Amino acid sequence: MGSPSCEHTSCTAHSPFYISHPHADTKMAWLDEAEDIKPPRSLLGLPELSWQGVYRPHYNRLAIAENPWVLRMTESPASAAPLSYTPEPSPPASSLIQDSPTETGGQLEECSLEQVQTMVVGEVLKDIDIACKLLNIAPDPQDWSCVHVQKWLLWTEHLYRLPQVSTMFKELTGRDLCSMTEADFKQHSLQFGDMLYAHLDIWRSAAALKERSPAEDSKSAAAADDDDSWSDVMCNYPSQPIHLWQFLRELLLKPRNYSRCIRWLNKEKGIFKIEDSAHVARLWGIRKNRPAMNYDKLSRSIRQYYKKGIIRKPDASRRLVYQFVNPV
DNA sequence: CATTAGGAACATT
DNA sequence: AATGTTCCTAATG
Repeated sequence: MGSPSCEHTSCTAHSPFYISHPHADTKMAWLDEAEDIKPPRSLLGLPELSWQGVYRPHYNRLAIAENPWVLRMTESPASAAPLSYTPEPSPPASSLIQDSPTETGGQLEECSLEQVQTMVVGEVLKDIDIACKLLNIAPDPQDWSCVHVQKWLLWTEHLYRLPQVSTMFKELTGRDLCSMTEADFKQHSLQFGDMLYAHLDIWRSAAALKERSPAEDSKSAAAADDDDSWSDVMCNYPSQPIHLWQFLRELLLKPRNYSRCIRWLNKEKGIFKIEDSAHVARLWGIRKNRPAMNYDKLSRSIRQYYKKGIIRKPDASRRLVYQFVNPV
């Protein structure tokens, strides 16, 4: 078992960006794969016990490599080739794209270069977005504190399987980092400075892109009719502890996205039905960073609400049907 | 068989 | 102290 090493090392030569790698989509794919799997503990391919030993909900130093969620998020080829960056004052987007990625043949010929480019850029932005939420940092490197920089470095180490580079960039803010040249980076780390510089440049370009066209967040959510608009599941980062009943309401209020797993039977009375208990439990587990969450445990939490008068069983008790005591 | 119901111990905020 | 999580036993359909 061990490390999910990637056998697609060959594509690094063709696709300079890790996001165009065939495995780039595993961050979503695991959710889809798990669709058919009943017990959530097998969702991660980890026995529950080994998980408990590893799980650290709050680490001072991000133990990313130990966090199965993260591991499945954005895998990159071990030999992730640094993007051959050419410093030119062209629009930032162009530094994200320079070669059409050799994706799954066929349909690619039909796509225009621009389509491919926007696709790739979209993937990059998505990845950055996810990283931001996981690390709880701003997308724009300029806004980073020293702590944020360290987090980002640790994340990048993980992405590219680098041996602790972060120690060589002590006490630097995001602003410091951005003002450094490629040569400066090389000075800090002879081997990986260029890679870090290139990766940072992607983030900077993405931040610059975002500034140009803000409020572009719903693009992919609208395109994919799949029920995985991540902002609902991954918290928008300040996120104080959310209550289960709030979470369920959130899902219920977005039937477009979640009606396949939870829906109102009678919205006025607050009666709802969980159509896919495993799926709802999985979403809840993602939100709370509880990979071992399942319906058995989720329902236990719902049952705690009986006493508190938040949720109850409706008068005619039915399987997987609950009722908010005070619907709004 | 999945679901329901709660007791109990534990963890996190 | 409040709110969940984990685990468990027993009952239900």
